[in-house]
This record gives sequence, structure tokens and C-alpha cells, in this order.
Amino acid sequence: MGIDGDASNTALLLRLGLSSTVDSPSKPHNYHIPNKNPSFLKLEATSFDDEPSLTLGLSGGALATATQKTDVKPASAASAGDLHPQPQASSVTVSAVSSFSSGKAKRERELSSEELMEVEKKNNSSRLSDEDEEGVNGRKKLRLSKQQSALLEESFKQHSTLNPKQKQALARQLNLKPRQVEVWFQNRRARTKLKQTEVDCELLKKCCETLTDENRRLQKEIQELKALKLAQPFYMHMQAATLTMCPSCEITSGVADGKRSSNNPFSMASKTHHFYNNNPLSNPSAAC
DNA sequence: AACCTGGTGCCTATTACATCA
DNA sequence: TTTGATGTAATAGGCACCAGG
Repeated sequence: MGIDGDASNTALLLRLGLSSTVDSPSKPHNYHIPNKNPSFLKLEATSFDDEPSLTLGLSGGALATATQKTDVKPASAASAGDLHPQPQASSVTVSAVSSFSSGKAKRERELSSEELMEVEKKNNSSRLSDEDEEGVNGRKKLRLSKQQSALLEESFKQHSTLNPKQKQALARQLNLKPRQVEVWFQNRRARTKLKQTEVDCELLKKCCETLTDENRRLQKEIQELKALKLAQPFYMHMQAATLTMCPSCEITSGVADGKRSSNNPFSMASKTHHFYNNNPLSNPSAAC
């Protein structure tokens, strides 16, 4: 039957499962993704001839919107060197850092004694001059020079994470603190991830549109086939005992004789359902 | 062996500064 | 000159993993 080819589509189930997880802004929680596999978004889009399946897992996904708030933070001062800008945020406060909170303790430990000495040495002179009356409580921000950015980018291309030795070496090379290198890499990874998320979202939107169109088309086709079926009285003569009806799509098929031939008018439906039975996820009806 | 604790690295979310249109 | 948008360095807090006790 010429309808056979199309018939396989009549029972095509288009499932678009979009499961996204959005962090609550009030209480962020973390999904720890193993460092070895930083990809967090999985996209599966099989061919439309096959069983389409889209799985989207979004971690966080919140595009940070910055709200300006005054925040009393440890003092920082920066010496804006052109080639090697070197903010003094940590160096200024390091000696005053206490271990009352785990966060502070954490930050404290992140500045190894080596770093401290290095930073202390580098910034001793500029510290006092920068620490003027209004700069004491402000958080100055480092702007990396082009050379620094380029080198960091280059390094990031080679490996998106750094081991301590690489970090130290890079920091020395860039005349930055290891912590700054580390932060740069963290932010860089985050940016990469965000970009990828945006790309994937766009892709999913397109997939969604395509699937919606396809679904609409198939629904229409089903309606047409149903109308066709009603118009053919031949079907009415089939033995009731040899017919089974799919409860979900109401397509009747003869299955009792086990001799389903291609010229059996119902073979279309049963064949189609059989095909999709290969994937239980695609078929909501257990009877199919 | 199971548990606890401290250290470490990475992540996400957010803040805040610098720059630009 | 001001201002809102944007980019990004820096911070905070949490989780997983590991080593040592």
C-alpha cells in the first residue's frame, strides 16, 4: 500500500522533554559537576525519522544581574600599572584577615606564604600612596593588560584548568598573584559555560519549533487517516475478536491471527506501533 | 573498616568596579 | 556630563574529594 510509508509516521510520537532546573535565587544550591567532565548540558536530538528526544539539563542558568549595593568589604588599593596592573586588595588586608568565618579562613589559606611575601614585596611601596582617605574601603579592580589577557587565553586554550605548578608559573610570568590567575580561570570557565548554554538554548528553541511543526503536521495526518477509515465500510466487516484497539490513539489493528501481511489494512498501524515499541519512552500506551 | 576533620579545588551566584555608547 | 548597559575581577559560600588521625 502506498500509504504504508506515511503510515509509519502516523503513530510517530514527538516528545519534547525540556527539564530545566533553575536555581532559586534566594537559596542557590550547587550541582557538583565532576571536574573531569565540565559539560553540564546534555542535548540529544535524534533524527526526526527516528524517535526524537530532547533532553535539556540546565544548571543554574541564571544570568546574573548585578544589583548595586554598598558593601563594606576589606580595604583594597590598587596600583594601576599599565603593563602589569596589580591590585592590592589582598595584600592590604592580608595582615588583618581573621579566621572568624570559614570564608575568611578560606581566603586566607588561598594566599600562601609565598604569595604573601611576593605580594608584600611588590606592593609595599605603592600601598601607602594608594590607600588614601577614600580608597580604604573601596574595592579597586584590576584590568588585565592585553598581553596578560592574551597569555591567559593562550594558556586556557591549552588547558582550561591549572595544576598548582602551572598556576604558579603563569602567575610569575604574568606578574600576578596565583590567586588572580586562578580566579581568571574560574571566571573564564564560567563564561565559556554560559556561552555554550546560550548556544544550546538557541539550538533547542529551533528544535522545539521544528518538532512543533512536525507534530502539527502529523496530527493533521492522523485526522485525515481517521476520516479515511470511517469512509471505508470494509473495516466494519472485520471480526471483533481479531481486532485490538490502541487505547491511546484509537487505531484498530488485527493481531489475533498472527498473519499480519503487508496488504492487511491494519498492518500499517501495528507495524508502526511495533516500531516505536522499541523505545518505551516514546510510547505512552502500554497496549502499543 | 567506618567515621571525623581539615585542606584543597572547583563551582555557582553575586557584587562591584571600569568602560563605553 | 550623566547614565544605563556591559564586561569582568573579585568575593562568598557550598560541595566533592582526599589524606591523616
